[in-house]
Formats: sequence, structure tokens, C-alpha cells
Amino acid sequence: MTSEVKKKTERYSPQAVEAKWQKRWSSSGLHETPNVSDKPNFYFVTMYPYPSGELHVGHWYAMAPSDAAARFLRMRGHNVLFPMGFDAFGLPAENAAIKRKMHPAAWTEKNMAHMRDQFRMMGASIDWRREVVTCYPEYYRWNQWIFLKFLEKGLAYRANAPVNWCPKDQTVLANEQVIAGRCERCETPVVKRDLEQWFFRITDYADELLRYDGIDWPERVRVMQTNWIGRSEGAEISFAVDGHAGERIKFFTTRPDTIYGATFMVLAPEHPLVAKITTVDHRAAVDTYVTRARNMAEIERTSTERKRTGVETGAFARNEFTGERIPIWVGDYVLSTYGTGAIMAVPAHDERDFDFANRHRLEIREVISPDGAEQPSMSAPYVGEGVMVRSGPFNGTRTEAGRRAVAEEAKRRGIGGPSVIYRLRDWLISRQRYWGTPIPIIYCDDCGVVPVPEKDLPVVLPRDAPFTVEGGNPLAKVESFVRTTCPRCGKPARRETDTMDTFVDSSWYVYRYPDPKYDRLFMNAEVGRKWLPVARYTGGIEHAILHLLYARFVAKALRDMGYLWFGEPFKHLRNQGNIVFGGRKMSKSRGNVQAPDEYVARYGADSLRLFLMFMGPWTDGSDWDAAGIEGTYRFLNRVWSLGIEKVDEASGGRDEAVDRAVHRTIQKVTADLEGYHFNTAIAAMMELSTTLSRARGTSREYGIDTLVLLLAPFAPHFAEELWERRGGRGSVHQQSWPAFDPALAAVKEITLVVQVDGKVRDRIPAAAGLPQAQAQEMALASPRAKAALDGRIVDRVVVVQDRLVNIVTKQRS
RNA sequence: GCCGGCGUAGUCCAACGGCAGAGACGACUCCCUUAAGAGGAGUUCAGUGCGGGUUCGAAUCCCGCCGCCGGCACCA
Repeated sequence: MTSEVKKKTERYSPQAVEAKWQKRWSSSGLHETPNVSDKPNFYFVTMYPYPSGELHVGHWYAMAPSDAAARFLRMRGHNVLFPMGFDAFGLPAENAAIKRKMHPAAWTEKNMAHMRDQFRMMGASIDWRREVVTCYPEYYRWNQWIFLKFLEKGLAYRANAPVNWCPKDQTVLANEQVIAGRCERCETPVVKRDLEQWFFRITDYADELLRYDGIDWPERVRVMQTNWIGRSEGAEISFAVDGHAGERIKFFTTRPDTIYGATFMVLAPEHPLVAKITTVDHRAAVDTYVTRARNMAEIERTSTERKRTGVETGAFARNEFTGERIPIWVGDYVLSTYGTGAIMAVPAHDERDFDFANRHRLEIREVISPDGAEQPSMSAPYVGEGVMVRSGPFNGTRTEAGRRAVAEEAKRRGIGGPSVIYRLRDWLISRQRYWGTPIPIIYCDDCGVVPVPEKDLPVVLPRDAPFTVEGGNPLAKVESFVRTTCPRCGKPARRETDTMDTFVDSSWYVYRYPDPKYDRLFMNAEVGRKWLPVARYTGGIEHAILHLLYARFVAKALRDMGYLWFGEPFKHLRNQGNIVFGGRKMSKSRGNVQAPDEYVARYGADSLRLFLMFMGPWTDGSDWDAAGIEGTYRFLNRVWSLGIEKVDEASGGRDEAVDRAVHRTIQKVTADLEGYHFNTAIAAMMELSTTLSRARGTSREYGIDTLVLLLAPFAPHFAEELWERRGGRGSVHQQSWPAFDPALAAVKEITLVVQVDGKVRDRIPAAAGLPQAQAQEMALASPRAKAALDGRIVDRVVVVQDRLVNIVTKQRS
């Protein structure tokens, strides 16, 4: 056999092959997608990266499989737009400015230039003409425009709110910049501080955001968003404050049925009524407590481990259901940011209230009984369902009905009624940072808060700003920026110096890709209509909540203003799992990135792409262990040899078994690519390559051609090279995906497994499609089965078509 | 604490309720090679985290534990 094959063949050189095709593709414009073609348009987006400096293995894990899926869809006859851009504003650029004395813009540009090269190195089929970069004025002017539109519609507003404050850096931090209660930059414990901030009213859309109609999203992500929004049904009721005519304390409860057990109330330390109602003799203690709570580090404050502290205000409220005077306390286990910042405390039926009551010797009164019998005392709170007791006219009512009945009664009395609240808060978009979109607002002593007129957009971020370790917002120190004139009255005025959260940038960037240079609106609707909404969106599971929720909100708001024709930007979403290295998700900020470069240099981008897709199910993520890359590299080498070796074809024409293997592989790879099961698709191709290496004749050549086509989405340079060397016309990436022929894939011979009581006793070769009766007959005739029967009586026989026969017996009685 | 997800050869992972193994890493043997490297052929290895249940038949479905990962967490 050796003599018929071996002619000295050229070795696979990934470096040469990849450089050659990257150059050719970019000069031929292979990846440039027209807006109109004879194929149906398909808009496929994978989340753009933050330009942190380089694409690490984690980025490749996100991008390469998505690129393979995009290439597959093209071969399946779609005109696929697969764009890329950069989430270019953000804190690391400012940190770099301080550390390296390099301007954030320069640092960002340098990083983007390098990362674009790396995308090319990966062989990603990106249409770079459509690149979006969020730190350019032509992009962020539309952030500002959206802000102004939201302001007009009442969806943007300014309010005083407690924010995360780093006392050392003198700045507000976003929630995601607070790591375990500490500033991510200097590790100083973060405190809460009240500041005037800009918000987007996402809570207006809370209910609609809970609906996921018509979108194909992973269950996991929908559940996470639903929990984040946190809808709670209950009642909002208020009790009067004794001795303060007209003052009432509003509270929310999910358990109005326990209202007769409300033996005290607790206000959050920040509650506005605290100062008003505290009596003279309690004032000192309350002031001390409130001050301490407000200065307390967030880590301490929210720890569930600590004791539930509190102090009396000396004031009393009237429980308008029992008619009793109940004491009003201040306690920091009540959050000012949830509900109304006040609760009715029902110690008998709430664990936290029970603990608080015990600690401060407050009355615990059972009003819900599991079985209707009253207990004289309680050693633990009962939080379950039951029957209302000690509840006046409601005695004997089941809790489920009681909740509605009490809420209705509150409504009848004019002191409240049924209510729904959400855990979701409005979106705080202000950041005291330089490297972001300036909020287009001017403060005038005479006119107040004045929006920058649309015609004056963009409000350009000034280039020169002082970046110092002392912190604070560099933008606020740029006098030439801050000083301006009021657009309304022309008098001197000051600009807002806060910039926008970068999640604003990413909440609408997919509308920009179709025509990123368009300067009349945030989106060129004419072109946008050909693509939007996004048919497929892929990205990391870490964005399951914030980014994806904000993007849905902004779509709905823009739709309601008439700028979009859909309310869900992403029709289909899939998330890759995390690449874990050293026990943590790989990321630049965690300092555990692995560079792909050395692997690319040694094995080529195609081997690395294949390996990343081969490691395991994409949606599960994986631990990074480079050892296995040898395997995919060897595989490509084997296919290379198959592809370029000259084999004597005299020995054969078509071979049914080979054709069958080819078509079964087409079927498998197609289904796996549709379902993002890249790992099993690659295994199937490896299997086929082994089969083909043993085959001869025309089936072999046909099989190799097919394998090259199947490999094209996974290993684009490699497949292109083999396609060319084997005399293929045009680019392999412009070929049609191989057609699956079920007739050729059909198996003719099967092995019938014969079981007796579930244990395998025999295997009989048989023709596929054997009728059940015949299969049963064959099984019962099997000498081995007969031996296993050993005098038992056949009870029944289960036949599974083309698979097995199970003979079920019973004991001879 | 609550809500998800996952536990299969030494390792990464496959397996419409139907023969536990597709593929890969590693290890070992052999072939090729002056040698090294790189190839090639083959061998090895688990009864599916634990305990119950449903079923003719369970890795797969159900219940209860244990472990790991992720999300939320004093949310009234």
C-alpha cells in the first residue's frame, strides 16, 4: 500500500497559509457585506469588546465560534452582516492615563489598532467598513441626542440619590466597580453618599421587561432578568403618626394578612420622617444612630451576619386595624431604597422582625396559625400559609384570601390598597468621570437646568484634562469646558461635568453598524430596516442582566417615541460560558489573561479556533488548558495530507460505506452548528477524516471535498488553501453548504441487540427496517437468548425498531 | 438563605429512556527515521457523586442528600 501512495508532499504551514489568505481576503473585500443581495439578509452580532489592549483567549472563545456560525449561515445562503466595534469609553483608559501618563484617547487608539490586527489574525469575517467606536464624537453625539429625547419624554430626570462613593478617589462608583464593598481601584471601603444624579426611568418599563414574547433567549438569562426586576405583589398601606396630624407612614407589605400582628414599625435611617417625629428625649440617640448608619461602609451595612440594630424614636403610630398605638423604631435593616423605606413589623411571621423584636423586647403576637389553633407564645416565626387568628373580623380567613381582603379593606378606608413594587431601580447614568459621553446639560442661575439644544450637539469632550492620582473628575477641572453661556438667556452658565455610564453606549450600538457614518439620526432607518432587529446575538453570560436589560429598555423607549419598529433588539440570544484560568474567569482586570499569540505562532489561528470550539460545550465555558491544542493541530495535518496526496484511483469507484459516512457527517455537522454544539461537530469531522484516510476511489475524493467545505467555517484559512489546491473555483467561503442526502446516509445493516430482562445476551446482524414481528422471531430463535431464558416463561417482548429486542420473563409458578 | 446549572475513564468531554464511548489529551507498544523532530498503526482506562423511586429497560425522568460553579441576597 505504501508504494501506491507516497510521493513527497508539502507540509502544512499555518503561518504561510494564514498570512496569504488574510491578505487576499482583505484586498478582495470578501467580508464586505452588501446591504442588498439576491440572498436574504441576516444580522448576526457578537458583543463588542472593551479595548483593554489585546484579544486574549477569552475573547477568542467568544468570537471564533460566533465567526464560525456566521460563516456557516453564509454558506447556507444568507447575506450575513457580521460587524465589530469597540466599547471604547470607560475607566481603565483613565487609570492608564494616570499610570502611564498617556492620554485615554491615545491609549484607546493604540489598543484598538492592535486588537483590529488580532481580529484579522483570527480570520474573523468582519465587515470593517461598518466599525462602531463609541468614543468618537460622531457616535456619542447620539448618546446625547437619546438623552435629550428621554428628557423630553420624562424618561430622564435628575434626583438626589444615595450613590457608591469612594472617599479616597473622591468619586462615585458604578455598582460593578464596587468589588466586595470596596473600590476596585484603591480598595477603600465604599460609603453611601447623597448626590444629584441623572437617571433613566427604566422602572416605567418593568412590566414589559418581564415579558419575553417572541424572543428566543436562554431560560437562564430570562430567569436572571426576572429575578433582577423582582416583581412583588402586595399592598401599600399607611398608618397615622400619633400627635402629628396629617403625617402618615406609608409602607409596603407582601403579607397584608398579617397586619393584626404588626406590633411596631421600623423606618430606614434615611427616611425623611425620622427627623420630624423623633421626640426630644430620643433625639440624641437617634441622631447618633442615623449618622453612624449613613457613614457605615456598604459591606458592613448589608452583611446578613450582623445584628439587627435599631433605636426608638419615641413616636408612635396607630395600627388602624387593631386600633393600637405601636412604637416607631429606626433600624438599618430596613432599606431606604426598597418600597417606601418603612415597614410594619410583624415579628410573629417574619424572621427579621422576630429577631429584632427579641433583641429589643417588643411584642410578638401570633396572627397566622397553621391549623387555626392559637398558640400562647412563639419560639420561632411562622412564615407559611394558614388561617388568620386574633384578627378581628378576618378571623378564620385563609391567608391567601386574607391578603386580598385586608388590601381591599385598606382601600375602603382610604389608607392604601393593593400594590405592586419592583426590586428594579431606575438606571443611574451619571459618572464623575472624564472618559465618557458628556451629559448635554447646562446649569444657569436664572433658567435652572437647561438642555443643550440639539443643533449644538455633540458636546465634545475636551482633549486636555488633568489626570492625577488625587482623583475627582478631571472634566470638572477643565474651565474652558465648564464655562459656557446659557442657551436660553445667553448669560454665563456652567456645563454638567458628569459623563454617562458606558452601558448607555452599548444599549443601542447595534442600530449604528448598518450605517455608522450616518449623520442625520442615530440610525439610518432605510438601511436599518434591511437588517434590524438582530437575528442572532452572542456574548458572555456575564452580561445576562445589565447590558441586555438596558438594551431592551432603550429599544422599547425608542419604539414608543416612533424611532424603532420593534421593542426587542435581539430576537435570538446565546451565551458562551466563561473561560476560567487559575480558578477565575479570564479577564484583563483580574490579571489572569492568556495571550493567544504564542499558540497562533506555533499552531496557527485555525488550530486554536478549532481547539477552542472543541474543548467542550460552548454554552458551558471551560477551564483553559492549552495541552489539547496538539489534537486539533494534528487533525488539520491529517486532513492536509488527505487533501494534497495523490492516491491511485484505479482501485475503486464509489464506495457505499464511505458515501454513508460522508452524508452522516454532513447531517451531524449541520445540526450541531445550528445548535452551537461545535465540539461534537468537530469530533464528527475527525471521525470522517479517519474513514477517508482508509478509503480509495471517487468516494474518497468526493468525501475530502465535502470535508473541506464542512471545515470552512471552523478553519477558514486552512479550508481556503485546500480548496484552492484541489482545484476548487472561487472562494470556499462562497460555496454552498454540502447537501445532505438521507438516502445515501441510510444505514442498510444494523446490529439487533437481544436482551433478556434488560441484560444483553446476543447481537444479531440484520437488515435495517426489519418488521417488529420478524425481529421478535429472530430474537427468540437466538441460541444465546434461549440459554439465558433457562426455563423461564416469556411474559412479553419489547421491540425497538432497528435497535433491540427485550425479552421480559416471569418466574414459572 | 433563595434561584439556576453541572457531577460519566488519569484529564477534557460524547451518548432521541434502548449495546456506557463519538472525538481529543495523557500513558504504553509497534512502524517510519542515522538521530532528533514530525508522522502513522494500535493498546490501555469508567459502569455514570451518594441513597431511594418510576419503567421491560435509567447516565438520561422523579424525590432526598453531598460536592462544585454561577446569579440574587436584611427586598418587607
